[in-house]
Amino acid sequence: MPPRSYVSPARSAAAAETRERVIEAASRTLREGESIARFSLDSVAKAAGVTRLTVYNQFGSRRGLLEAVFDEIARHGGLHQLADAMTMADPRAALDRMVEIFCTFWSRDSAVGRLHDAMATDPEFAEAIRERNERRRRGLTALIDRIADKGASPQARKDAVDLIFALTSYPTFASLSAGRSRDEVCRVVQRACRAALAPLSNPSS
Amino acid sequence: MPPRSYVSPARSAAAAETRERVIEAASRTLREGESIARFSLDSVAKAAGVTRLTVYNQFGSRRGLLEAVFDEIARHGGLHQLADAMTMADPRAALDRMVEIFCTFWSRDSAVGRLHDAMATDPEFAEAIRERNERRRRGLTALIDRIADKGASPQARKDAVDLIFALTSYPTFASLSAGRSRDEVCRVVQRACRAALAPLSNPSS
DNA sequence: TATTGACTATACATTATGTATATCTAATTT
DNA sequence: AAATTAGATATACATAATGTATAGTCAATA
Repeated sequence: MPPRSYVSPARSAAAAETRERVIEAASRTLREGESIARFSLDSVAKAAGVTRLTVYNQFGSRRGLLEAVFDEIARHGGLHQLADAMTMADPRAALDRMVEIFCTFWSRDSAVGRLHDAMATDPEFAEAIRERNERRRRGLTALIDRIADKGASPQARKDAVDLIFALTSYPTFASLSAGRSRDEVCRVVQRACRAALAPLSNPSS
Repeated sequence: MPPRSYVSPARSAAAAETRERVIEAASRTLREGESIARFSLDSVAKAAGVTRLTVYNQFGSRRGLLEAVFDEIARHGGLHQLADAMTMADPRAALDRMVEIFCTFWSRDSAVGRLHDAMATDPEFAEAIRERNERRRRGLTALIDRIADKGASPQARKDAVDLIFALTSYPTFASLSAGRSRDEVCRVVQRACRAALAPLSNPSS
């Protein structure tokens, strides 16, 4: 006799709600905690009012929970505005806008800093975050191709992409954030990114 | 009766030797290991042919060992050349040289990458490494003051210092190292640092 | 009314860091 | 030569974290 199975609206809704509650508790714990070292599934479970095993049941592992938190932050981080930015007529203005969007993203929820810390101890989590960052690199590549002169070498384009990728990364943002507001950091990064475009302009044109 | 104590040349020499052996084993373990998560005092002790307690006896804690490894790498990393670089007549050439020295430093021993990873999980270790990096910022500040025009604002100087500080940091080096040789990374960073000096030049002069 | 899905309770295995105590051995001191 | 001392070892223990296993609870569903 095959086991009869069913989908339960009320059940899955309740499960989704606890899932949200755990993610919320996790990001709160990340925000308030001193370091990622203090981030334990035990504390998260307690903060969410569930058992540690419920966390495993929902996310499979510590890594799964961290990825879910990152995805939640990304969902509410304003990255959807990138689509509009990329279609701007002036690619240099689009780059400025892209920097602005990412500065806002990195500063919106301080839990992202802790998530980047988690990359250090969990290579697979690091890879997952890197994959999510590759979208930034692809957008950047398209933008650079629009900005670069015909004569600009592939190497010069690659250099510009990778340099701006590094400039718009979280570590750079965090480094410049000491003693600066989000907008001030944004302006500094924008200037540096514009300067990184110089080698793409053919002096003969 | 007060306990008589003495210093033993043979003893302290042997202790220093085991200390060196443990540091060597630790940096080797960091280099060869997949991630900092796998770095345990147990494995280091085994690799060094001593007991885990000997490691505690010599370094006090995991953090102490990591700091000792960093200091050992710094001693052999060529940072002493900074003194010569800073006294160069042309401050822009000095900056180029400084970038070169740090690119060499970051690339010399891949254990430095793992040590930076360790900063994520141990705030006090992170602080210790940051203090060691402040020397770079101070040198940079002095250099920028020599390069900047009289009219350059303090804010513009600070921006240049912090931006170049970020550009010469390990995370930037690591990010640009994907698919690039040390020298190639060096050239990219040098260009970016030179570009960061532009706002310091008074256009009226 | 029987079954199923999400969560709970409890227990266990494993791995790390860090501390405590007693012991061993070779280098020094008296 | 004998006592002592510094460094290393052996063994044990406390604590905390991840992850797995097994059985039980309870409301939603068939």
